[in-house]
Amino acid sequence: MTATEADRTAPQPSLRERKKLRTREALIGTALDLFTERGFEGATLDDLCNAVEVSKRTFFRTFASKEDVVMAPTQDMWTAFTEELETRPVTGGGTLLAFLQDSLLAAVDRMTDEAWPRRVRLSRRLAAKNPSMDAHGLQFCDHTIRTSLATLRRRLTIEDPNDPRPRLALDLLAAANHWALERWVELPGEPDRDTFTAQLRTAFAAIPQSVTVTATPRATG
Amino acid sequence: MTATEADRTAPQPSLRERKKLRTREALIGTALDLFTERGFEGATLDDLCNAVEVSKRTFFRTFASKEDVVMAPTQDMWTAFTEELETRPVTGGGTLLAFLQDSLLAAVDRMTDEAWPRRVRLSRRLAAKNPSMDAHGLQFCDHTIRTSLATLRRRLTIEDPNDPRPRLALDLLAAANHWALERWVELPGEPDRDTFTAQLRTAFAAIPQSVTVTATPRATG
DNA sequence: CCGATTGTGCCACTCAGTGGCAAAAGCCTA
DNA sequence: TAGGCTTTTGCCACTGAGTGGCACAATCGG
Repeated sequence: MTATEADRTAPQPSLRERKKLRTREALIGTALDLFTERGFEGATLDDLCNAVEVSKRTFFRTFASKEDVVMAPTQDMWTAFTEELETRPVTGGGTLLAFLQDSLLAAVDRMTDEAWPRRVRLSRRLAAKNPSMDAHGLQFCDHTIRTSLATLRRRLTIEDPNDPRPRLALDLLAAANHWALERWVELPGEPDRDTFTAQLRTAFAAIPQSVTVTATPRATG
Repeated sequence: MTATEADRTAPQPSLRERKKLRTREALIGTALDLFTERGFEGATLDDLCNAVEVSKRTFFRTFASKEDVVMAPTQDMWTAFTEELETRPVTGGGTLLAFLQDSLLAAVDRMTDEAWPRRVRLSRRLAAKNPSMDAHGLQFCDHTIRTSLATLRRRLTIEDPNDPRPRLALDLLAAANHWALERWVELPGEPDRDTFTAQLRTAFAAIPQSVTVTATPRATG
């Protein structure tokens, strides 16, 4: 997971591919700045396309919707997570939840782009203020969970296909991630990736207790 | 929770209110039928408005979006849930999760409209096929969780406002609900509300184990 | 350097969603 | 039950997201 990691994934095949990637990056970066400055509703897609000097048609060949550009950073992480789930060796004996947690931490470790932390924070802040963006992010997360569930069913021994436990474990992971992300985004300054994984570990540690905490009424014996 | 319950909530004040409610109901019912028949994208809002004989402007005074009509049945349940959380007496000693589960079961018990089960099932089936609808539903669910968290902080003794456990517990509840809903919708025939609560109880029972299940690789010792 | 392939720009179009204003319907009082 | 007052509705025009089609330009492969 050092700088050499980038080299291994770097061999971009054709010039075409590289150009495509470059406009994609430009669109994400400019979109985050533009929407942060003028608000998600305050800037139109035409504005964005003008800024990047790309036609609207091209935009929609790269992203599915206006929300999609902004959510790209988080979605990249979820995509890395599903890849980890696919490839990670399963050491029997451990809990399912631990396996999922390790996979997520590994996925975060793969977000080596130095712009990633800042982008995620801009993205989450925008989502917090804009329901349609938030909805889009939640939908992608849910979709990832379903894909992951299929992977688990394939790689692990799960007798009953209707067993709720794997699904619940995945949702717990997503919940922990959401909480960690929210805490991390609220931190002052420019917290880095390690600070995020620290938040993640805190959330993971709290999971077992979340089932057993007792409910104590406020100002009563 | 018998038939007399409806009587107590019935005293509809003015004719205005009743008319409003009636168009709302008509919109929901017609929308579900129309979209089920022709697909969510296959029928436009104008089609719906024509069918109900209402102007598009009036539609948007009743619902926030095209997705919103279809999601109304599930959202009614979540709304009832937040009301339960507000009013239910908190008996100390029990777990937080148990309190949440009881509140959700009580909320389902309040869905006395005989059309509710069918509508929920049509609604969920549409959502399963349409990302934007699904996203809208998830967003509403997430919003409910945040509201509920605020309620818990007000009614219960929670020292640390950043304690992840209440949030995780709420997410677990939502996860159990999603699983139960999905199972229930897939059942053949016309399952009733009690069948749904049965699924809910199954999901609730599986929660503690979801943290502890072990991961066993597929075809290996 | 040339043909095949693939990405891009432009144009016109559909449809969701909004703002404003005038007409109508429901409400309230005498 | 007629009157004025308030709320709701309908209509119209408008913005902006997203799509389909086609011609053009850039890239690739030899």
